[in-house]
Amino acid sequence: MVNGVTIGQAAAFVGVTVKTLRHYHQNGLVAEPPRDTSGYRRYGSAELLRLVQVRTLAAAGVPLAEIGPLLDADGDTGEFAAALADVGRRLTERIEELSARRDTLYRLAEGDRALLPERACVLLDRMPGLGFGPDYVDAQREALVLARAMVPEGFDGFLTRLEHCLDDPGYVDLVKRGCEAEGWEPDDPRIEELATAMADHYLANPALLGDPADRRAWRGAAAQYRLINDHRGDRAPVSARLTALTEARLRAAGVPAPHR
Amino acid sequence: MVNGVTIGQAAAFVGVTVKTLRHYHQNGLVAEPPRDTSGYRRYGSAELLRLVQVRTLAAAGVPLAEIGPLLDADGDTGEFAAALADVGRRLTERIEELSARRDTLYRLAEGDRALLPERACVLLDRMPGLGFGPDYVDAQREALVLARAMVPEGFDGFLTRLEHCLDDPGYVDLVKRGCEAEGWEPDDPRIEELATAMADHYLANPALLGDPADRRAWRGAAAQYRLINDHRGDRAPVSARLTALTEARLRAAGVPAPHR
DNA sequence: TTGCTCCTCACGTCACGTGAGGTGGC
DNA sequence: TTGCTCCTCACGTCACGTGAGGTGGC
Repeated sequence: MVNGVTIGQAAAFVGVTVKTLRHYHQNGLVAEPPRDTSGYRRYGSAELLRLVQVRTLAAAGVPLAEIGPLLDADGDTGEFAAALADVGRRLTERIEELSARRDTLYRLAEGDRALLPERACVLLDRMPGLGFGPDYVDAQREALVLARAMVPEGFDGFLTRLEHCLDDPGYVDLVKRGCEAEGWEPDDPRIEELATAMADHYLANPALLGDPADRRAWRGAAAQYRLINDHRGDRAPVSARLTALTEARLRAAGVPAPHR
Repeated sequence: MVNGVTIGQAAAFVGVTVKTLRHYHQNGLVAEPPRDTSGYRRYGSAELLRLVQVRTLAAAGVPLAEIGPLLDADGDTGEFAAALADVGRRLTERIEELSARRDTLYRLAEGDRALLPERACVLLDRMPGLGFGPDYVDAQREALVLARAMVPEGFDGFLTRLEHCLDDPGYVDLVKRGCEAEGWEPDDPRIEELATAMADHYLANPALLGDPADRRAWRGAAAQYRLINDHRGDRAPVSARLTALTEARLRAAGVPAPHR
């Protein structure tokens, strides 16, 4: 006897709750349909069409406040189609972003691997095999994470430099001696000796200093660079001194190293 | 001199706003990091790890209130992995749902085709070629939309029946005569004649009545069925009478048709 | 009659955003 | 010094959800 479906059927039809439909009526996004003798809303196909349109756009992430104007520009077919295409593009973006999120989600199970790109994880994985202790590897991991947070654009260059370093057995030996140095007295003469050896090695193998362009990027962020290298300074004052001496020797040789 | 990155760098690192991070601190989801001498928060890699975990889960759609307990169950690796897998599943579902939404989005440009599945649109598209007028096709479209909203489970059977009907030239002719009948006087004797012819045709071609199982589904929704068939009753009382007469003849022949 | 759906109105919630009013760092 | 980032506190917002208190339909 009455024309149309109830609010519950309409809600199920478009896949939302009854409350959601009433919300759409309240803010005027969907006009109130006619009522039956009991005061119940009765939705015909015209109302259902509007609901499907609204729901499709809302589910695509369009704010409710924009949906009304967008649908009312329906007559202006060109504008409407363009708006639809735009919504579709943003939806595709969101889908791709969610897919990326799903990938990192599964990396969460592997602890802090989610913090760094695979390329950096591979580097850290190589270190124990080269004879670096767990403490050193942990410190490097922390430095990598902070470096990425502070200078994202410089991070790839940072990794490239590190890869060159690990590929150079002579350099690896020097760094490991630097680790041992943490146990030495601060005025041990071997510290200056080691610093000289490291500076010489850098000068003989400039690739270890990184790409000049990357160095320039890092120079703009000298404070951050210092921060990272001094990060364990409180735990190992000898390391800090060793780094300072090495950089002084590099500057003396004309290589622009960050001032400290 | 100070350990760690600022809130702005941390926010950029995990891809959110500064306000979002402060929000996470406020509700205790992420512990407050140490402050520097200026009272600024300083994030180390441990805090960044927590932020990445929280953000990945939040972006995957996990409510903030559930993220804390979930991450704290990290030690219990089995439970944690299971929870992660569950989140991953729901994320996959959401991605698939968004893809489906994108498909209907593009159908919005084609008007009310978004209201019905392709199979129903194909049916409606065939009707003008069979000689049905635009008014009749519009009424059928409305009936299909309402039927789908009211009895979703019965809709496929409804379409199957309609397909059989359109494939039967004799039936199509009878229905078209029924359309013409709308112009007749309500007591025109040809109405009874036509009703008899339709009932005979149904009895000779039971497939036109639809699958018995579907008919049973529809019988549970007799009121809705009546509603749809009477839908244009106010505009075409002759059609309503024709339908009533035809169904009375079917019942007389032992075919269970809905009572009206 | 019982349970289900519908009605309105007011307030709650979730995940932030906005804005005021102020300090610190290059 | 200027502009940028940081701080707290309070209130706003978006898209609904919850719950009270009540009526209608099979």
